[in-house]
Formats: sequence, structure tokens, C-alpha cells
Amino acid sequence: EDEKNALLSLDLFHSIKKGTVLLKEGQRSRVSYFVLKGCIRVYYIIDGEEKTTAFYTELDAFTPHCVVNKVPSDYFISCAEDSILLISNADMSVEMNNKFPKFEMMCRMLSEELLAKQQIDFDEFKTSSPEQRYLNLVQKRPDLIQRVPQHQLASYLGIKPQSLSRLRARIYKKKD
Amino acid sequence: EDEKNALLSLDLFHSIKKGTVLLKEGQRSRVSYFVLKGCIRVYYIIDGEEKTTAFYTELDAFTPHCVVNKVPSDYFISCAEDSILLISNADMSVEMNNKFPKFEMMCRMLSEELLAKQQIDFDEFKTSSPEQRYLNLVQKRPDLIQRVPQHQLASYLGIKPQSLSRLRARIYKKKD
DNA sequence: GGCATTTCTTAACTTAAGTGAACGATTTAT
DNA sequence: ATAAATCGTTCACTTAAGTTAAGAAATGCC
Repeated sequence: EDEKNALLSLDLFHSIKKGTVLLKEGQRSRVSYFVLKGCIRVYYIIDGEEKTTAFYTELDAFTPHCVVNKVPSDYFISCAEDSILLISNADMSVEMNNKFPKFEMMCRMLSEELLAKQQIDFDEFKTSSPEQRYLNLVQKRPDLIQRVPQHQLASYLGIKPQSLSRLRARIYKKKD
Repeated sequence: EDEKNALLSLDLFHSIKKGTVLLKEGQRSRVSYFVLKGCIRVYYIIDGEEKTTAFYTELDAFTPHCVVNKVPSDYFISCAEDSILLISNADMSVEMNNKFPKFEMMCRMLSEELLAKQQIDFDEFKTSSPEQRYLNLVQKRPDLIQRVPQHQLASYLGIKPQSLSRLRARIYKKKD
């Protein structure tokens, strides 16, 4: 339909190399990401240390906080792998939303679902120990454990790399 | 305008007593809440223990996960204080969204903002210690610390009540 | 008012995470 | 290919949270 043509007429697809920084702390941005292939990572630098808080992989959509609230970013975004991303800017979605009511509805439903899902994730995080969180991650996103460095996983789990290493050793020992 | 009349024609306002359980684990629900006065609380019962994960107070809106995803609820919701709530059901919002494009847009923007805001909250939680999280809460929601029992705050901060008590004593001692 | 329940604090002890440092192993750059 | 940097693991030690238990304080209920 018309929606389809409007989307395809713009070339939004980008091939991006591992390590490329897409957004820096302090920057303002107007773009959202949709991951077609690869992985992007959100991290803060606190007291000189990287603290990774999120990974977005195949078919994940992500609009940074600074885009929604029109403020400078608190965090960095970088490509954790060579990736293919769909990058769209906010003006474009405003236009799409105006032209196509269906698009607006889809966006509303999507963000409502993501919000509800994230609330559950947050609840799980709060109510479980680092070890349980790790085991939970093994269940829910086994790919992440393979494709992402341990020290980034550690802060994603809210702990230090050494603690994750120890915790893994502990779990491995239990399997007797 | 029309929107206003459509809203007012329905009586959605409810006065609810402290302690009333609005939603139980396992139940399906179709209703969202908007807190006009008071406080509602989300909690799980895990191994017989209550784990509080969220509080909604004046002017907060909340649609439970089970409503969005049409599944049985994982958690309980109860009134933490005598409250006045606006309770609307999902059919109603579907209708509103159909009738009034503006309403759909507002809902989309609201949930996008809430999603972005919650991501930041989650990030802060992951990157800080229980003590920092408590101090952060004192800054951001000082009212909660007054109006909510400590043991509920504790699990909200991801720790045990005894730890919160100790942590508070530790902070108080430091002020010398 | 007085009794029961719930809530908060304290303490001693256990367990696990934080810290600092060392050492291979792996990856990256030249 | 080699040197440099990064990464993962381990260890000893410190710090803080979990656990169990006891008692004080506050709250709710006849």
C-alpha cells in the first residue's frame, strides 16, 4: 500500500562497523534505530568506567531517551558488532503519523507493549539475585552470552566483571 | 470539546479504601488506572514473601502488563492508601482511539515518554548500589519514604528490610 | 484502654559482591 | 610477526547484603 511505498522511497538502511559510536553523552539526537542485523549497545561512562545497560539485537527497535525528551544524552550508543540498521529521524515519524493513522496506532501499540514488557523485566531484576539474573539471561537471551564480552554482560547484570566470573564458576561447580 | 464530553459522560471515578486488592495474581484484567489521589502498589508473592516493585501516586497512569498482553497477571495490585482512582477499561480506550485521533496521539506520546523515562530509571538502578538507590529515591520521591512502610520500600530498592534499616543507620552515622 | 499484630531496629553470623592485583589468553594494531 | 592492549580468570582481602532471632515501637482492633 501507500505506507509501504512511503517507507521504501527513503533510503534508511545503513551498514555500520563494529565499534562505531552512534551517539555520545551530551549530544542531542533526533534518530531512532531498528536493528536488522547485528547488535547495538547502550553504555554510560561513570567515574571513567563503562557501564553497559542495554543491548538491542535483531528486530529490536530503540528510540533513545534524548530523542523523546529533546535533551542531551546521558549515555553512549555504539555498534557491538558489524550491523545493518534502519535509522529514521523524528521528523519522519511525525510525518508518517500525520499521513497514516494506522502507523500512529502501530507505534502506540508497540510502545505500550514495550513499556509493559520492560516493567516485567525491571521487576524481575529487582526481585532476583545476580546469580538468578544470570541464569535468567541464559534462558531468555542465550545468544547474548555468546556474542557479547563478559565485562559488558556484567554491568548489564548490575555487577562487576570479577563477580560475574566467580558466579559462573560457582554455578559450574554446583552441576555435580 | 467532544473529547471532554465523551469522558465526562462515563462515571469512571472510584473511591477505594486502603488495603483493597484491585488485581490478584492469575487474574485477567481489562482495566487501566489513573491515580487522582492516594497510592497504588504492585507486588509479587514469591516464596510466600511480598515483593513490592512499583508505586503509583498522584497523576500517575498505569496499565498492567496483563491488560496489554492479555495474559493472567503475574502480580497483585492493591491500594496503599485510601485513594481516588480513574479506572477505565480497554474497550473504552479502543473506542476513544477510534473516535478521536488526538487521543490516540496523546496515548502514543505518553507511552513513548514513559518508556524512555523507565529506561533511564532501570539504568540508574543497574548502575548504582542499594545505598545510592536509596539516596536517589530520597531526592526524587521524598514523599514515598514518608507514606510507604519501610519493608515495602526495601523490596522496591531490591533489598531486604533489615538491610534498608542498617543502610539508613549507616547514612545517618556518616553525617558527622 | 489494653491486647494482638505488624513494623522497625539491632545484633551476631553467613554468604556473596566489591576491590586491587597478578597472570595467562585473546585480540588488535603496527 | 611481534608488541601492545584488552579481556577473562583467580586469589586474598574488605565491605555490604542475606539470614535468623530477639526485642522495641507503632498500629490496629475489640
